[in-house]
Amino acid sequence: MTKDMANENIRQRLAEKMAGEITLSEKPGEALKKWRLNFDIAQTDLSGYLKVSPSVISDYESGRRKSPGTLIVSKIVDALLEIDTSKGGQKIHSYEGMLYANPGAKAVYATYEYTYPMQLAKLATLIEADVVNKGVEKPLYGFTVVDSKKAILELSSHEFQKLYGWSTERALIFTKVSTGKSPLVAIRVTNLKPGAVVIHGIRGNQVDPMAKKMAEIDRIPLLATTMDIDELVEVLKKYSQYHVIE
Amino acid sequence: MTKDMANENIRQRLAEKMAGEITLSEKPGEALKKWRLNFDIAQTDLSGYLKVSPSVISDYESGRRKSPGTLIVSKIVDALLEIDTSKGGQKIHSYEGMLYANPGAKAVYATYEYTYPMQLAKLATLIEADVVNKGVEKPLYGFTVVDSKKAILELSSHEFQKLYGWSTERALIFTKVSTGKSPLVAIRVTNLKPGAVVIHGIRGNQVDPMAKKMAEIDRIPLLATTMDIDELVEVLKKYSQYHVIE
DNA sequence: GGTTTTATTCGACAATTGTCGAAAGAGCGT
DNA sequence: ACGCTCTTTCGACAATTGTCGAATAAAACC
Repeated sequence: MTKDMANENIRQRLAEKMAGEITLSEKPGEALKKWRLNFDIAQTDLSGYLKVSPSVISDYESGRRKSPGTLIVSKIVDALLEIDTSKGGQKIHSYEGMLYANPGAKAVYATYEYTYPMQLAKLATLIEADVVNKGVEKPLYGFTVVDSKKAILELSSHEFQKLYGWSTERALIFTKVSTGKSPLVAIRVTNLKPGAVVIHGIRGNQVDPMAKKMAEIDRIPLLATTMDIDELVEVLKKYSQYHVIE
Repeated sequence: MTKDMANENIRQRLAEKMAGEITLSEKPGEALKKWRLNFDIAQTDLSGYLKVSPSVISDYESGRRKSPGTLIVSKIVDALLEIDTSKGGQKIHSYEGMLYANPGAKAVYATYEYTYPMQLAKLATLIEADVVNKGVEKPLYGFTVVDSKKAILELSSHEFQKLYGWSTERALIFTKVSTGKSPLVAIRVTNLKPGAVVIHGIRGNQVDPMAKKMAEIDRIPLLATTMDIDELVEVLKKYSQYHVIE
């Protein structure tokens, strides 16, 4: 397979992922905005490419139209990918690992993407967690629940980053931990910082001081909770539904 | 991960795949129809579930509306999955392997899905192929180009079916073959019959008589072509664009 | 503070969608 | 031939979308 064919395949799969997510979203405008920001493209550039007024893009993203047509969604998705391609395709390429990842990896319990972000305080509330380190607060676009021991034993550095799903701006939740030190070590060596780390299985005051120290240095929000893992996942999955009701 | 969570994950991923494909399609109505037929659900059942008139579904599928809104697409996708779930989820389950498949497998050169079918005669014309065996003609919803030797050496029976992408009603194109016998043998032992088999690298009169015989017995259309493989893939990928122009 | 860039709001209006319901067609079983 | 199931067509109309362009706001830069 030529390189161009491989790139075309990735682009096609990414287009489907994007279009699917936008179409299924309760707020398609927000989902459109998420992807445009992911690609680091200004509204003015996007509207210029599509030959429409800049306000057209803003109107869609702001939710003025509750049910945009498939045609405009398709046009915007294609435009984002084309603009990125014309810039060298680095954003598309950065999703390569995600598109080819095996989500059935034994280390991963659950993974979920949000189209609109969750705040750290909300996360802490939902999963009844102690905040061990506040860190630099980022919006969280998803979460991954990981079996801590399996992840560390089985995943190479390259594979470790697959835990990040579509965005590093997500909560990594490590379960079956004893003190919480190993996950922070693993994160340090991969040099990819998640939006937050949750140590599951112990309370905040049981977290190893070295773990807290590493979180402070790397400015990563660190939480600890003993909530039942299945219940935790259920609550986090329902987050998108809560958002609509609020 | 509980079984219900695993099922929920598959369903979510399938929903995205479906919604993405429909949204990106030049003819979303045809794509909607394809998925409804894949799920073996009547328009009357779907409209009943959605509490709309049966003509609503027919109007959409027939293309009366060129750019349906994301809301109706989302509703239809959710309804298809929910109706299948209430019947035991066998259609959703049947896609499990496809969702978790690793499309980067070395044996696969290219794979592509169509939302509307190609006829066998059209395929033969596009790739300048000799028809070795007519077989029972089926609409073709995609193609997979396979390195014949690698596929046979590296793929187990279980993995072999991953070549089928989203539908067995596709053309399997085997390249780097000498006589064409091995691919037909491999297909026989997996007991999954593709919509068509293409032997790439030899002309029709060079195909091993045993291969032709097996194709006749299994009633599988068998073609042979010496077209350049990259050009062949390019032509087949462009098929969706041709369809629109016609 | 001024300028530039980027984004948002909103009135307006032509075009299209979402949907109903009536009528008709096709296929199948009796 | 008749009845049933499934699908399609299409007129109609209220509701919504697609988009422009003007005005305004916010952020970034100098």
